[in-house]
Amino acid sequence: MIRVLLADDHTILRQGLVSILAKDDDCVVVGEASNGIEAVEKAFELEPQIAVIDISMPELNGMEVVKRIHQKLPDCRILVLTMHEEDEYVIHMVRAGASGYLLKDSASEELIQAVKTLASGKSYFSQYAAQVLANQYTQPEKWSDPYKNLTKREREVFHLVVDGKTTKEIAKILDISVKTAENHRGKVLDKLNVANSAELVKYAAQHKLLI
Amino acid sequence: MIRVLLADDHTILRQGLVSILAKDDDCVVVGEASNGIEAVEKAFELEPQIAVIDISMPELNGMEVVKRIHQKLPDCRILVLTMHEEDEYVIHMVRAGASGYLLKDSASEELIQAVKTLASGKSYFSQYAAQVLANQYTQPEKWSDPYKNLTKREREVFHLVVDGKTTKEIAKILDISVKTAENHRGKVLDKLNVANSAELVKYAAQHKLLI
DNA sequence: AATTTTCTAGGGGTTTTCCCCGATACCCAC
DNA sequence: GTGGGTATCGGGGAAAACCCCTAGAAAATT
Repeated sequence: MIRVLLADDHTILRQGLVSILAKDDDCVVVGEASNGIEAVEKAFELEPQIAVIDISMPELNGMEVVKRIHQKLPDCRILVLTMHEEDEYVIHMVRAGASGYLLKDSASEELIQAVKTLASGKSYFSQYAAQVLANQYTQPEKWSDPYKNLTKREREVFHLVVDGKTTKEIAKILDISVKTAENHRGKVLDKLNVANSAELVKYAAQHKLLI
Repeated sequence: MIRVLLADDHTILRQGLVSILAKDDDCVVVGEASNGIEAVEKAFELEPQIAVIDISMPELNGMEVVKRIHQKLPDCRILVLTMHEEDEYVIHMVRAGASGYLLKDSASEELIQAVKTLASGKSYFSQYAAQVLANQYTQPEKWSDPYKNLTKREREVFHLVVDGKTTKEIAKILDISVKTAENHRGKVLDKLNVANSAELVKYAAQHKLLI
């Protein structure tokens, strides 16, 4: 049985979802939530396999909900339900940790299929969302603005840090003092507006600057 | 005018493609190739904006062709044409440098649309290919070996570290002591066989555990 | 019920990171 | 030339990360 949590502030729609999932023998709705905070709390409490999250909810918006659930329950697969067909939403939701993206005007069979697909470990995206993500895949912002502002030396250091090198190693490779390498990295962190090396690597990955 | 190079070993199909593109006022087929090597050579010689490459060609297979063209002519956008609906192909082709993926049974309008979309700087994927890539985007090899060996708590810490959080922040979020958080992170580094947090993030990115 | 694993937390150390500071060198405009 | 901006190079010092260890409580397995 697939344990599902439903979060949507529109009671009627939520009840509709419940009845759709209830008809399926493999799914069971273990909880419902009518706002963002409730969604997060119920998720932590019930630890469902699948969380169906509406994108626009009072108290805490969908993205925050997805982020928090994904962070604390990485094994809980999140299906985003939305009315919006906007590029930004899809990407941000996926970044936040969603594994599926479904439009509210989808057929009820599609919801069940999406839930089952997610439960099986795969992802499920509406046609439109899939298109957006596929584009994203090949359309790297390879020359992100802040990266452009790095000096030549700073870029060298940047790539070495991203490659997992320690300052000592970087200093050796570039034949400069450890202190200087440290300093360069510091400037890179500053220019890219990240707090530490880990975030720097994350930045690189998100901008496809990772080697 | 969009300058297009066509590469396909099936002469009839290739000629069909030529006539389809010829009907469009914005496109012009500047060259044709009937095998992989010829495709690469003509590409280097003609420097087309768009290269339409069949996946299975004699002499040099499609992926090699895509790789070589993309490496030497990064501005040339490559549209892969194929009969295969296989996951592996899509991903590998995109990795090799393709910006579009179209099935041979597509309508002729779709070919023209794909060519124009690529020429405009965007990507174009058939419905199926888009789905595969979208999955790839989130599809966690979450079940990658070393990651699997992490305990629940360690996974939480893992994701927080990957998100750029410091130990102090992690301790606060999980409501545990800094020492405990440190210990967890240490174990994670050890289990995933990386030396520091930066490498951990890199690991996450490479295993698609980071979005 | 017994055993193993996980989660918790601390001691005490070294190394690295990170943020402040100054010095030199270079280029470019005035 | 002379001053201003910037890139590169360093140092000092506090904070954090990292590594070695012990050890009890809770949870999961057997």
